[in-house]
Amino acid sequence: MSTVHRNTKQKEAILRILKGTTSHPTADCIYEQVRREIPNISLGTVYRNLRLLKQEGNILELSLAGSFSRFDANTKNHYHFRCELCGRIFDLDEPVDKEIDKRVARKTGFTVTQHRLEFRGLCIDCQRSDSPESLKKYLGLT
Amino acid sequence: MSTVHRNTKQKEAILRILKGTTSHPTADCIYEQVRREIPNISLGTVYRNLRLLKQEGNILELSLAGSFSRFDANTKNHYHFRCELCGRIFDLDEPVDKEIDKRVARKTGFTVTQHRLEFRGLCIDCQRSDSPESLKKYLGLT
DNA sequence: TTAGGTGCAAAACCTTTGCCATCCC
DNA sequence: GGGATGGCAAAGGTTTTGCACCTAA
Repeated sequence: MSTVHRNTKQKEAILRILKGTTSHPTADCIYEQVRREIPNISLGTVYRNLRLLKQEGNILELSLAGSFSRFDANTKNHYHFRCELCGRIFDLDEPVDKEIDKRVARKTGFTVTQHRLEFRGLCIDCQRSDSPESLKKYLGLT
Repeated sequence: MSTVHRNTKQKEAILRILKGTTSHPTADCIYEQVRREIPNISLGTVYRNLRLLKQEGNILELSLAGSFSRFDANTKNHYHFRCELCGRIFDLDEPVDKEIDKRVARKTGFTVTQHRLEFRGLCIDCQRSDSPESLKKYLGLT
Protein backbone atom coordinates (compact mmCIF):
# COMPACT_ATOMS: atom_id res chain seq x y z
CA MET A 1 0.00 0.00 0.00
CA SER A 2 2.33 2.64 1.23
CA THR A 3 4.94 3.78 -1.22
CA VAL A 4 8.58 3.00 -0.62
CA HIS A 5 10.52 6.21 -0.59
CA ARG A 6 13.96 6.05 -2.07
CA ASN A 7 16.95 8.11 -1.16
CA THR A 8 18.34 10.05 -4.06
CA LYS A 9 21.11 12.58 -4.13
CA GLN A 10 18.57 15.25 -5.05
CA LYS A 11 16.41 14.55 -2.06
CA GLU A 12 19.39 14.22 0.23
CA ALA A 13 20.80 17.55 -0.93
CA ILE A 14 17.49 19.34 -0.39
CA LEU A 15 17.16 18.02 3.13
CA ARG A 16 20.77 18.83 3.96
CA ILE A 17 20.41 22.41 2.75
CA LEU A 18 17.22 22.83 4.71
CA LYS A 19 18.80 21.42 7.85
CA GLY A 20 21.71 23.79 7.48
CA THR A 21 19.69 26.97 7.68
CA THR A 22 17.09 28.64 9.84
CA SER A 23 16.09 31.08 7.14
CA HIS A 24 12.92 29.23 6.11
CA PRO A 25 13.74 29.35 2.41
CA THR A 26 11.18 29.20 -0.36
CA ALA A 27 11.16 26.41 -2.91
CA ASP A 28 12.83 28.67 -5.44
CA CYS A 29 15.50 29.67 -2.96
CA ILE A 30 16.23 26.00 -2.25
CA TYR A 31 16.32 25.36 -5.98
CA GLU A 32 19.01 28.01 -6.42
CA GLN A 33 21.14 26.44 -3.71
CA VAL A 34 20.79 22.84 -4.87
CA ARG A 35 21.78 23.86 -8.38
CA ARG A 36 25.24 24.69 -7.11
CA GLU A 37 25.91 21.01 -6.57
CA ILE A 38 23.42 19.49 -9.00
CA PRO A 39 23.34 22.03 -11.82
CA ASN A 40 20.71 20.32 -13.93
CA ILE A 41 18.19 19.63 -11.20
CA SER A 42 14.75 20.91 -12.08
CA LEU A 43 12.38 23.03 -10.03
CA GLY A 44 9.75 20.32 -10.36
CA THR A 45 12.05 17.88 -8.62
CA VAL A 46 12.56 20.32 -5.79
CA TYR A 47 8.82 20.64 -5.32
CA ARG A 48 8.28 16.90 -5.52
CA ASN A 49 10.95 16.21 -2.93
CA LEU A 50 9.69 18.93 -0.63
CA ARG A 51 6.30 17.25 -0.73
CA LEU A 52 7.87 13.86 0.01
CA LEU A 53 9.97 15.22 2.87
CA LYS A 54 6.88 16.85 4.29
CA GLN A 55 4.92 13.60 4.08
CA GLU A 56 7.74 11.76 5.80
CA GLY A 57 7.68 14.33 8.57
CA ASN A 58 11.22 15.51 7.98
CA ILE A 59 10.31 19.10 7.24
CA LEU A 60 7.47 21.51 7.84
CA GLU A 61 5.73 23.74 5.37
CA LEU A 62 5.10 27.09 6.98
CA SER A 63 1.89 28.75 6.12
CA LEU A 64 -1.10 29.88 8.00
CA ALA A 65 -3.33 29.29 5.03
CA GLY A 66 -3.96 26.99 2.14
CA SER A 67 -3.22 27.71 -1.46
CA PHE A 68 -5.52 30.67 -1.70
CA SER A 69 -6.27 33.64 0.49
CA ARG A 70 -9.28 33.76 2.73
CA PHE A 71 -10.82 36.94 4.06
CA ASP A 72 -12.46 37.88 7.32
CA ALA A 73 -14.46 41.01 8.14
CA ASN A 74 -13.98 40.38 11.84
CA THR A 75 -10.98 42.58 12.46
CA LYS A 76 -10.88 42.12 16.19
CA ASN A 77 -8.01 39.84 17.01
CA HIS A 78 -9.29 36.30 17.32
CA TYR A 79 -8.04 32.81 16.69
CA HIS A 80 -8.91 30.22 14.09
CA PHE A 81 -9.30 26.50 13.71
CA ARG A 82 -8.57 24.93 10.35
CA CYS A 83 -9.97 21.50 9.57
CA GLU A 84 -7.22 19.57 7.87
CA LEU A 85 -9.73 17.43 6.01
CA CYS A 86 -12.45 19.70 4.68
CA GLY A 87 -10.38 22.88 4.79
CA ARG A 88 -13.03 24.96 6.55
CA ILE A 89 -11.89 27.64 8.94
CA PHE A 90 -13.76 28.34 12.17
CA ASP A 91 -13.56 31.30 14.53
CA LEU A 92 -12.71 30.48 18.11
CA ASP A 93 -13.74 32.45 21.16
CA GLU A 94 -10.55 31.62 22.97
CA PRO A 95 -9.33 34.70 24.87
CA VAL A 96 -6.53 36.60 23.16
CA ASP A 97 -3.31 36.80 25.11
CA LYS A 98 -2.12 40.39 24.95
CA GLU A 99 0.94 39.91 27.13
CA ILE A 100 2.66 37.49 24.84
CA ASP A 101 3.42 40.17 22.24
CA LYS A 102 5.22 42.23 24.84
CA ARG A 103 7.20 39.22 26.04
CA VAL A 104 8.39 38.40 22.53
CA ALA A 105 9.22 42.05 21.90
CA ARG A 106 11.27 42.19 25.07
CA LYS A 107 13.17 39.01 24.26
CA THR A 108 13.88 39.75 20.62
CA GLY A 109 14.03 43.51 20.33
CA PHE A 110 11.56 43.28 17.47
CA THR A 111 8.52 45.50 17.25
CA VAL A 112 5.55 43.18 17.62
CA THR A 113 2.26 44.46 16.26
CA GLN A 114 0.15 41.30 16.39
CA HIS A 115 0.16 37.56 16.51
CA ARG A 116 -1.85 34.96 14.67
CA LEU A 117 -2.79 31.66 16.20
CA GLU A 118 -4.27 28.84 14.19
CA PHE A 119 -5.24 25.44 15.52
CA ARG A 120 -5.43 22.45 13.25
CA GLY A 121 -7.13 19.11 13.40
CA LEU A 122 -10.47 17.57 12.53
CA CYS A 123 -13.78 19.38 12.82
CA ILE A 124 -16.79 17.54 14.17
CA ASP A 125 -18.30 16.78 10.78
CA CYS A 126 -15.07 15.28 9.53
CA GLN A 127 -14.58 13.20 12.66
CA ARG A 128 -17.82 11.49 11.73
CA SER A 129 -16.84 11.10 8.12
CA ASP A 130 -16.14 7.48 7.26
CA SER A 131 -15.34 8.16 3.65
CA PRO A 132 -12.30 6.03 2.80
CA GLU A 133 -11.16 8.66 0.35
CA SER A 134 -11.27 11.40 2.93
CA LEU A 135 -9.47 9.30 5.46
CA LYS A 136 -6.80 8.43 2.97
CA LYS A 137 -6.32 12.09 2.20
CA TYR A 138 -6.15 12.96 5.87
CA LEU A 139 -3.55 10.31 6.56
CA GLY A 140 -1.51 11.52 3.62
CA LEU A 141 -1.62 8.18 1.85
CA THR A 142 -2.40 9.92 -1.40
CA MET B 1 0.02 62.11 -0.44
CA SER B 2 -2.28 59.43 0.79
CA THR B 3 -4.81 58.22 -1.71
CA VAL B 4 -8.45 59.12 -1.27
CA HIS B 5 -10.52 55.97 -1.39
CA ARG B 6 -13.93 56.27 -2.98
CA ASN B 7 -16.99 54.32 -2.06
CA THR B 8 -18.38 52.36 -4.94
CA LYS B 9 -21.24 49.93 -5.06
CA GLN B 10 -18.77 47.16 -5.86
CA LYS B 11 -16.67 47.83 -2.81
CA GLU B 12 -19.73 48.31 -0.63
CA ALA B 13 -21.20 44.99 -1.75
CA ILE B 14 -17.97 43.12 -1.09
CA LEU B 15 -17.69 44.47 2.42
CA ARG B 16 -21.36 43.77 3.15
CA ILE B 17 -21.08 40.17 2.00
CA LEU B 18 -17.96 39.68 4.05
CA LYS B 19 -19.57 41.17 7.13
CA GLY B 20 -22.53 38.86 6.73
CA THR B 21 -20.61 35.64 7.03
CA THR B 22 -18.10 33.92 9.28
CA SER B 23 -17.09 31.40 6.65
CA HIS B 24 -13.84 33.11 5.67
CA PRO B 25 -14.55 32.98 1.96
CA THR B 26 -11.93 33.04 -0.76
CA ALA B 27 -11.77 35.81 -3.34
CA ASP B 28 -13.44 33.58 -5.89
CA CYS B 29 -16.20 32.68 -3.47
CA ILE B 30 -16.84 36.37 -2.81
CA TYR B 31 -16.83 36.98 -6.54
CA GLU B 32 -19.58 34.41 -7.04
CA GLN B 33 -21.74 36.06 -4.40
CA VAL B 34 -21.25 39.64 -5.59
CA ARG B 35 -22.18 38.61 -9.12
CA ARG B 36 -25.70 37.91 -7.93
CA GLU B 37 -26.25 41.63 -7.46
CA ILE B 38 -23.63 43.03 -9.84
CA PRO B 39 -23.59 40.44 -12.62
CA ASN B 40 -20.84 42.01 -14.69
CA ILE B 41 -18.37 42.70 -11.89
CA SER B 42 -14.95 41.32 -12.67
CA LEU B 43 -12.71 39.17 -10.54
CA GLY B 44 -9.99 41.77 -10.84
CA THR B 45 -12.26 44.32 -9.19
CA VAL B 46 -12.91 41.92 -6.34
CA TYR B 47 -9.19 41.48 -5.78
CA ARG B 48 -8.54 45.22 -5.99
CA ASN B 49 -11.26 46.00 -3.47
CA LEU B 50 -10.15 43.28 -1.11
CA ARG B 51 -6.72 44.88 -1.14
CA LEU B 52 -8.21 48.32 -0.46
CA LEU B 53 -10.44 47.06 2.35
CA LYS B 54 -7.44 45.36 3.88
CA GLN B 55 -5.36 48.55 3.69
CA GLU B 56 -8.18 50.49 5.29
CA GLY B 57 -8.26 47.97 8.10
CA ASN B 58 -11.81 46.87 7.40
CA ILE B 59 -10.99 43.23 6.75
CA LEU B 60 -8.24 40.74 7.45
CA GLU B 61 -6.53 38.46 5.02
CA LEU B 62 -5.96 35.10 6.61
CA SER B 63 -2.89 34.01 4.76
CA LEU B 64 0.47 34.85 3.44
CA ALA B 65 -0.71 37.38 0.91
CA GLY B 66 0.51 36.62 -2.56
CA SER B 67 3.40 34.86 -0.97
CA PHE B 68 4.88 31.45 -1.42
CA SER B 69 5.46 28.47 0.79
CA ARG B 70 8.43 28.42 3.08
CA PHE B 71 10.03 25.32 4.47
CA ASP B 72 11.60 24.48 7.79
CA ALA B 73 13.66 21.42 8.71
CA ASN B 74 13.05 22.09 12.40
CA THR B 75 10.06 19.83 12.96
CA LYS B 76 9.81 20.37 16.68
CA ASN B 77 6.89 22.64 17.36
CA HIS B 78 8.11 26.20 17.64
CA TYR B 79 6.85 29.68 16.94
CA HIS B 80 7.77 32.21 14.30
CA PHE B 81 8.12 35.92 13.82
CA ARG B 82 7.47 37.39 10.40
CA CYS B 83 8.86 40.82 9.58
CA GLU B 84 6.16 42.68 7.74
CA LEU B 85 8.70 44.79 5.91
CA CYS B 86 11.47 42.50 4.69
CA GLY B 87 9.41 39.30 4.84
CA ARG B 88 12.04 37.32 6.71
CA ILE B 89 10.86 34.68 9.16
CA PHE B 90 12.64 34.08 12.44
CA ASP B 91 12.41 31.18 14.87
CA LEU B 92 11.45 32.07 18.43
CA ASP B 93 12.41 30.19 21.54
CA GLU B 94 9.15 31.03 23.22
CA PRO B 95 7.91 27.99 25.17
CA VAL B 96 5.16 26.04 23.42
CA ASP B 97 1.90 25.90 25.31
CA LYS B 98 0.70 22.31 25.22
CA GLU B 99 -2.41 22.83 27.31
CA ILE B 100 -4.06 25.20 24.91
CA ASP B 101 -4.79 22.46 22.36
CA LYS B 102 -6.68 20.50 24.98
CA ARG B 103 -8.66 23.52 26.05
CA VAL B 104 -9.76 24.25 22.50
CA ALA B 105 -10.60 20.60 21.94
CA ARG B 106 -12.73 20.55 25.08
CA LYS B 107 -14.58 23.71 24.13
CA THR B 108 -15.22 22.89 20.47
CA GLY B 109 -15.39 19.13 20.29
CA PHE B 110 -12.84 19.28 17.48
CA THR B 111 -9.82 17.04 17.40
CA VAL B 112 -6.81 19.34 17.76
CA THR B 113 -3.50 18.02 16.53
CA GLN B 114 -1.38 21.16 16.62
CA HIS B 115 -1.36 24.90 16.64
CA ARG B 116 0.70 27.46 14.81
CA LEU B 117 1.59 30.80 16.27
CA GLU B 118 3.12 33.57 14.23
CA PHE B 119 4.05 37.01 15.51
CA ARG B 120 4.26 39.93 13.16
CA GLY B 121 5.91 43.29 13.23
CA LEU B 122 9.28 44.82 12.41
CA CYS B 123 12.60 43.05 12.84
CA ILE B 124 15.57 44.96 14.22
CA ASP B 125 17.15 45.62 10.84
CA CYS B 126 13.94 47.07 9.47
CA GLN B 127 13.37 49.24 12.52
CA ARG B 128 16.64 50.92 11.63
CA SER B 129 15.79 51.18 7.99
CA ASP B 130 15.11 54.75 6.96
CA SER B 131 14.48 53.91 3.34
CA PRO B 132 11.48 56.03 2.31
CA GLU B 133 10.42 53.29 -0.07
CA SER B 134 10.43 50.67 2.65
CA LEU B 135 8.56 52.91 5.03
CA LYS B 136 5.95 53.66 2.43
CA LYS B 137 5.47 49.96 1.81
CA TYR B 138 5.18 49.27 5.52
CA LEU B 139 2.62 51.98 6.04
CA GLY B 140 0.63 50.67 3.12
CA LEU B 141 0.80 53.94 1.25
CA THR B 142 1.67 52.13 -1.96
C1' DT C 1 -13.20 68.41 -13.79
C1' DT C 2 -10.35 64.67 -12.59
C1' DA C 3 -8.15 61.32 -9.86
C1' DG C 4 -9.55 56.98 -8.72
C1' DG C 5 -12.36 52.81 -9.98
C1' DT C 6 -14.24 49.35 -13.30
C1' DG C 7 -14.26 45.51 -16.87
C1' DC C 8 -11.91 42.85 -19.65
C1' DA C 9 -8.25 40.15 -20.96
C1' DA C 10 -3.63 39.06 -20.87
C1' DA C 11 0.27 38.45 -18.05
C1' DA C 12 2.64 37.03 -13.98
C1' DC C 13 3.39 33.96 -10.50
C1' DC C 14 3.96 29.82 -7.87
C1' DT C 15 3.08 25.00 -8.03
C1' DT C 16 1.74 20.66 -10.11
C1' DT C 17 1.75 17.23 -13.70
C1' DG C 18 2.53 14.32 -18.03
C1' DC C 19 5.88 12.01 -20.42
C1' DC C 20 9.68 9.38 -20.99
C1' DA C 21 14.43 8.41 -19.68
C1' DT C 22 17.06 7.01 -15.74
C1' DC C 23 18.22 5.10 -11.46
C1' DC C 24 17.70 2.33 -7.09
C1' DC C 25 16.35 -1.55 -4.47
C1' DG D 1 13.47 -6.04 -13.76
C1' DG D 2 10.34 -2.93 -12.33
C1' DG D 3 8.66 0.51 -9.78
C1' DA D 4 10.12 5.03 -8.05
C1' DT D 5 12.39 9.32 -9.29
C1' DG D 6 14.37 12.89 -12.39
C1' DG D 7 14.41 16.44 -16.10
C1' DC D 8 11.92 19.14 -19.06
C1' DA D 9 8.19 21.65 -20.47
C1' DA D 10 3.56 22.53 -20.54
C1' DA D 11 -0.56 23.08 -17.87
C1' DG D 12 -3.03 24.60 -13.71
C1' DG D 13 -4.87 27.77 -10.43
C1' DT D 14 -4.63 32.18 -8.07
C1' DT D 15 -3.55 36.96 -8.19
C1' DT D 16 -1.98 41.12 -10.53
C1' DT D 17 -1.86 44.48 -14.20
C1' DG D 18 -2.36 47.42 -18.60
C1' DC D 19 -5.65 49.93 -20.89
C1' DA D 20 -9.64 52.41 -22.27
C1' DC D 21 -13.86 53.83 -20.38
C1' DC D 22 -16.63 55.36 -16.42
C1' DT D 23 -17.89 57.68 -12.04
C1' DA D 24 -17.80 59.54 -7.42
C1' DA D 25 -16.46 63.68 -5.13
